Amino acid sequence: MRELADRMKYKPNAIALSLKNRKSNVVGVIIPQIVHYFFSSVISGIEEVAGKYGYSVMVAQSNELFEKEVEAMATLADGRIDGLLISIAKETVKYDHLRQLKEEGIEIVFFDRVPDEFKSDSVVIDDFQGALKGVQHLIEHGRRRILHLAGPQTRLIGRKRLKGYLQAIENNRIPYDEKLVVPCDTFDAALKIMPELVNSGLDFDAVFTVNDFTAAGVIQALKKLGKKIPEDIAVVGYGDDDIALMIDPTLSTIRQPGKEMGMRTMELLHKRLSTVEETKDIISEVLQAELIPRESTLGHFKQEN
Amino acid sequence: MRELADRMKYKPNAIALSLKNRKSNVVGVIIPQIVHYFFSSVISGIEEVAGKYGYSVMVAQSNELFEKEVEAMATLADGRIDGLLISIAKETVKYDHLRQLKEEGIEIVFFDRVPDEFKSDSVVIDDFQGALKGVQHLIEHGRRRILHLAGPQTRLIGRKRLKGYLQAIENNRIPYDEKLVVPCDTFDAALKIMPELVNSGLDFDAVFTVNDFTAAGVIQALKKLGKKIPEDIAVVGYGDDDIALMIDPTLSTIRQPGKEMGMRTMELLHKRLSTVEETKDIISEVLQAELIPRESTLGHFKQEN
DNA sequence: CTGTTAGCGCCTTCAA
DNA sequence: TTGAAGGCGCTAACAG
Repeated sequence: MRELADRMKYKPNAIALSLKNRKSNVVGVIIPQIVHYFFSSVISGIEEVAGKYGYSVMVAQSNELFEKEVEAMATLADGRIDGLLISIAKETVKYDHLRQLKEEGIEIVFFDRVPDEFKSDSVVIDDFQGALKGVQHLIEHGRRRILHLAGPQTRLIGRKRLKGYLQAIENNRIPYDEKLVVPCDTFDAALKIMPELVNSGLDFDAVFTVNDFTAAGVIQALKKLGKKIPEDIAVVGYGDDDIALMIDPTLSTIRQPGKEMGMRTMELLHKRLSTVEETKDIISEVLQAELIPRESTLGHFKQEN
Repeated sequence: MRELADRMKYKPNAIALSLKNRKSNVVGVIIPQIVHYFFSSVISGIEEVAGKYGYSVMVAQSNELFEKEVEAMATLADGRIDGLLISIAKETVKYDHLRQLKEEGIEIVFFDRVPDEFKSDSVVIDDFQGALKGVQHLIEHGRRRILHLAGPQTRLIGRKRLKGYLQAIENNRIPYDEKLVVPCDTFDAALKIMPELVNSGLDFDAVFTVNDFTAAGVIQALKKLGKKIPEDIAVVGYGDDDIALMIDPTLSTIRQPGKEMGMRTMELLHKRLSTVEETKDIISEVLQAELIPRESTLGHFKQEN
């Protein structure tokens, strides 16, 4: 009988199985943007662990829009998925859609962007510590007037990194100058704003940015303005995107373990799904961010990364 | 009745529907690496169009390995997916797994990396023309000794780009020097190989690489060797990855419309799935690659991209 | 130990 | 017009 099955290339139909067992072995992933080194590495990690446990991964992007996030969720939640891994959109401030999903018995694990109020398992990176390390590094290299190009303060992530910045200067008894905190979080925005800041006469000897793209823009703009990096102005980015090694000078930055985050997130979900007793305790994992010093703070000769 | 349904928040179960209708409205995507600007933009395009037509997207990565590709396909092909969009792994040279899938009635559309022999709908970028444009551009800027860092010749894509290179020099009556074609297709490999080539006394005044990462490595290595770009050596990459704008000098390159490719690919699949009569004619779309000249060929002052 | 059946949730079909 | 039934493919439970 068994042989016959093999000989006829019998393959059980996953759909029928799903219907019968009330589980699909599919997990949904909703992210703001697929085209982003950090997020694609998270997916990569999710996909790897999912494969290990026999899950398939369904991906949808919200494009940072609340409405698309809700829509994507609705599509996925048609009974197709056993669990949802989600990093919420910049816009999102209401969580009814998630609440409803959980009521339907679908497990949710957040990663990176976690809602302020809605509670569920989550994996985040310690942004406060990461920012603290980055700014501390600049201070240790003699910088005192550190410009922070900050992310949107509507998001925990932007606030945590700003907090880290503030803590670092406070730890070192550097007075806080509000002119040194400027909202700016893209490559293009940095290209535009840096000449304005320099020409306005703002005095600074280092820049700490909320992500690596912004740092790349800062470096390109400053070089065009005749500044030497790091001699005149040192730069620390955030994320350790693949560009960090490719720009000149190579970028000192805070490594965010994106792939590891994806793997841990999927592991958490798997644990939830395979545990019989329902634990009410929510699990929050915090991954450590790591400082990667390179030429943009160390100069061109000292390092050998 | 209708109101009652709405009031009770009735949502049809997608799994049951799939079982009944023998279609899941799910499409599978298999790519070599998610963490890659080009591929993630393809997914992004696929996801966008899929959403428009009500499909969900299941993603798996092959990591360039034949075995993982087969495995991923097997998982997806459990009757879960109506169609498969795939860019085949570098390793893959046998296509039985795809053939079998098609026999099961699952439509396949290839994108970017198309098998040499197995025929199905596909969307590719005109690599030959793209490479031709890139090398022609170098020649027009006075270069005659153009080094080509080539991709693996086991893949159509590597061969096509090499062919474009050869055609361009032939068109311009530049003699072919086999020492000027070297296999090398990653950032790290370029960092390693460029000093060796320069120190070996190889004479060249330009480099055309098979992708942008390699070009980034070339530029970084050449700068360390004291070469001026583009004065001493001009560089053209391939792909218009986001790094192209961030490195110094900014990289002249061939733009590959990744997102558009994803969108076209999904459109093709949708057409197949929604057409009643089965057409035997296979459709091959060819997207045009575009030259984006920047500082690495034009110099630092002329351009204003 | 082998063979049959019921039911997962849905919708289309056919009967009342 | 409304309602019941059948079957998509599967397997757990049960009958033989």
